[in-house]
Amino acid sequence: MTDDSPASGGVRDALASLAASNTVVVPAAERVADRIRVEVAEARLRVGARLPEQALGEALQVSRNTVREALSQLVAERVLVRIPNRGVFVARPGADDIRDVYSARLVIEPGAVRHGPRAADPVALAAVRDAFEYGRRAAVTGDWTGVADANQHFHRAVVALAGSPRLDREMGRLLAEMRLVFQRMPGVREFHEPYLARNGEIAALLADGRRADAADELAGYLVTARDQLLDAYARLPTT
Amino acid sequence: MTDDSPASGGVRDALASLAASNTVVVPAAERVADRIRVEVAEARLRVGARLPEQALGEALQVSRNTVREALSQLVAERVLVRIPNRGVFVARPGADDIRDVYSARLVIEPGAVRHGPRAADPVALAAVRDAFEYGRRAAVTGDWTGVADANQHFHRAVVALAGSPRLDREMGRLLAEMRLVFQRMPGVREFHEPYLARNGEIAALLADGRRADAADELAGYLVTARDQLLDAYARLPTT
DNA sequence: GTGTGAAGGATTGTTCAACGATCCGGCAAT
DNA sequence: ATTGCCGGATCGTTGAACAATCCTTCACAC
Repeated sequence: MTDDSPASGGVRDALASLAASNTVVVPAAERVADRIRVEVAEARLRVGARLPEQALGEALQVSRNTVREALSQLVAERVLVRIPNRGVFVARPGADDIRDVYSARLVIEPGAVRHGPRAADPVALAAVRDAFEYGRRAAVTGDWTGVADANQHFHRAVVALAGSPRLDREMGRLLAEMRLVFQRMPGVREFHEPYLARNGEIAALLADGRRADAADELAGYLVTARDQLLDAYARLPTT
Repeated sequence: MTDDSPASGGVRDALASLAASNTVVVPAAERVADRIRVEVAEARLRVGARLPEQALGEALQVSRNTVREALSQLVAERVLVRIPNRGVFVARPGADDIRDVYSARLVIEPGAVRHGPRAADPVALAAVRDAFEYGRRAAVTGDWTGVADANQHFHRAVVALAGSPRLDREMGRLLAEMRLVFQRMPGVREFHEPYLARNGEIAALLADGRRADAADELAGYLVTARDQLLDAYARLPTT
């Protein structure tokens, strides 16, 4: 410590704050990736759509190399799929992908409930309950998009009980794939509706501290949803 | 179906096989990424080392753009860290990273044991036991690098009980970070040795079908290892 | 009519060269 | 010892170029 002025603590805090906020400029490739991610999430880029590099570069006023970097990143996130010498497309998850995603969720979500250090943290539990309440309100107003969003928030909040940013990111990737699955599904409305009650029950069990019961209920929930999705997928036009 | 020949099944299989094997050429960027990944894993590229784009391009006979794409991918995998306008470096995990990685492992590994559909699959269980046995044999010959490798295989095999390639990949990323942590740790030998016995106990519990007990043992194992690592990290030179 | 095969065009994979922006190190001046 | 300035190196990004590959179209033969 070479600092001995009376206000040294304040100075150090100010310096730390500046050091943390010096990432003012966002790289171009990342901006492009974020933009495409949103377009896919909001279903403006439909499943299976092709993304030509040159057209994207002109549309976003950015070089083809930069576009390429952004696309590679999204391919790594499984949002897009690259077919060599053919281009990149919005991923089209198949039955195998659904099985895999739910296998992962069956490990992560009940695991977060059971072993999460924040599973007793009031603010983390409040986030779970809030997501459920938001979905309930959206349901009564017939806002089925809102119900779907709330459901994603619910599961995100459940994983947040683990208190691990890395796990949060992975869950975000899995939920992004789920959005692609739902794009191909007819009748998202009646799909999400019956799960609202179970979300509420899980939130209640968590509030009561009955973590093992909540984990079991969550696991059963996921198995049911997976099987229903696979069933609906099987009777989809085979394109 | 426009195919009605008697041997249509065989033809379809042959076509599927060909379609699966038509990825003969590996993109240059991916090859570079694989190469760097190995160099880091084998500690030829030490923690904190810098990777200049131009030098890498010349060394690997590849363009700087290609190098850049590979580096971006490795940054996304948290093997490398990019500091804007300064370059990319081999990641230097801190105490926060250790806590986060273990939070994620505490969810994934016991979760895979508890909810994994392959936790009763003989070949998956054999893989767990084999990893333990391999480590035991390495220990008696004093091959501590082999012990460390076997330990990674053990935990990888545990996660494989979930039967999810996506989860396997994520576990691979977490274990890659663990290798970086161990690079900075003195005395990896005596670190891994006491955990061999617990690996054996977990394998035995799994073989007996006592999955809940195995999960609990595994969770305790991870908490102990994490605390020991954090303790050792705290008394490390603060560079 | 169906299948074969040969141009033609479009897109990707990869490279190269260039320029401004930014950061680091050293050196002089205060 | 601190400040200010300069040069060198590297990064971020662009633009253009070329071969390789794929799709489409079309003509042609059976």
